[in-house]
Amino acid sequence: MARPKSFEPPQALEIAMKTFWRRGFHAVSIDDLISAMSLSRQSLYDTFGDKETLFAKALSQYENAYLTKEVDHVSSRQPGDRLFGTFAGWIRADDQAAAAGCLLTNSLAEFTDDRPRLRMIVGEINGNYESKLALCCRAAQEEGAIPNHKDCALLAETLLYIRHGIMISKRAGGGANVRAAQAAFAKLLQ
Amino acid sequence: MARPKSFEPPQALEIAMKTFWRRGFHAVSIDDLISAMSLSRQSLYDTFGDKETLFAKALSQYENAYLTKEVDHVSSRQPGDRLFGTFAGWIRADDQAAAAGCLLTNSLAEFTDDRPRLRMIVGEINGNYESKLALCCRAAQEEGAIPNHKDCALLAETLLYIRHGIMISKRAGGGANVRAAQAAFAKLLQ
DNA sequence: ACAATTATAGAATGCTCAGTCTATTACAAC
DNA sequence: GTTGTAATAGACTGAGCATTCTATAATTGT
Repeated sequence: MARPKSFEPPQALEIAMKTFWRRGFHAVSIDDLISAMSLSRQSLYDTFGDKETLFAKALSQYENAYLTKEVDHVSSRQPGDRLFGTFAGWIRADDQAAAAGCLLTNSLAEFTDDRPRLRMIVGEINGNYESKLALCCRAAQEEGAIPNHKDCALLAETLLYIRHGIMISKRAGGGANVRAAQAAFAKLLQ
Repeated sequence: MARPKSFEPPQALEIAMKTFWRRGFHAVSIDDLISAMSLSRQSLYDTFGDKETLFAKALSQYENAYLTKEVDHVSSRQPGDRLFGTFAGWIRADDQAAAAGCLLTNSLAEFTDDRPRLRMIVGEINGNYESKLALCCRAAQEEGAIPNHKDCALLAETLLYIRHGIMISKRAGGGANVRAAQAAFAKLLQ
């Protein structure tokens, strides 16, 4: 009963997410987004809200499309192998992520007190990811892949440090040194 | 033989550095810097150049005042103890760094291809830091504090991952979990 | 065909940005 | 005090920014 949209919101959001991922919140303008997403200015505001709201949605999309997939399947079967598979995924030189690192890591670095809303959202996503990582470790521990004396919450926090560090290195252009990272995982899980 | 400056360049640069450290390059405007540094617009441009040049100087100041001090004294005496002291420094909840993380880490996350000059400078500083860290490990190894079978270059890269991760966590507000970080260092240096 | 509804293009608004220009001011040497 | 030199305050420029407004276009149900 009205004119249909000339774009598909999920695809447009995906493009917005990748744009923010590559260049960051501050460095991307609304005009940049309009041309990348191929929609009109008004359509962007009507469909996704203002820049902060759009970023929040992009971040949520990133969480669903990337972060959750890294950890949510680990506990189901062969948690030890799957957890190592997750680590391998952190190291792997996927073209996209190799250049852009991780949107979560980047956002943790980017937002300060002057963007309280985004800062809080980003912090929550990071906390959720860490919690899930701890559950993965616990599952691997029950399977016997990680020794019982290990504190899984502590281990998850350490693994998250390494993940953030790897993502920073990828973004900086150097890529991740597979041997360095693998050696670290092997040691930490002893 | 002329009017003297009403500000002291080293102190002004220190303030600029801390401003960029806390808020990032993109989020800080020239007006922000002028009021923080307490000088006139023209004095800023005359003394420090444009925004990119000022940032480059601030980064160099950060390197000299913080990064170099972390690693340069390690090799001289008791390298093992001193290296652990450096790790302790990464974890310590210094008020300033706890809120702002590390300017190097933040900058690695912030600059992309659209700031090629700063990206390159930041990459070089990161590379220098990693090299020095490897030298620290080598010195500790010669002293017997690190086992001989360890590859110091690889170890330095891993330690740098953890450092970046800790700095991201500090900046995000959580601070660094002392036990998690210490456990990681102990394991990795075995 | 017409009415109701929603999407679109693009102009307009008001603000902030980095960087420059101009006129004035404060000092040192003489 | 006069002169030369450099620093300062603050107006100015032109571009870019996020966001809103307006007029037009494309649909669907009747």
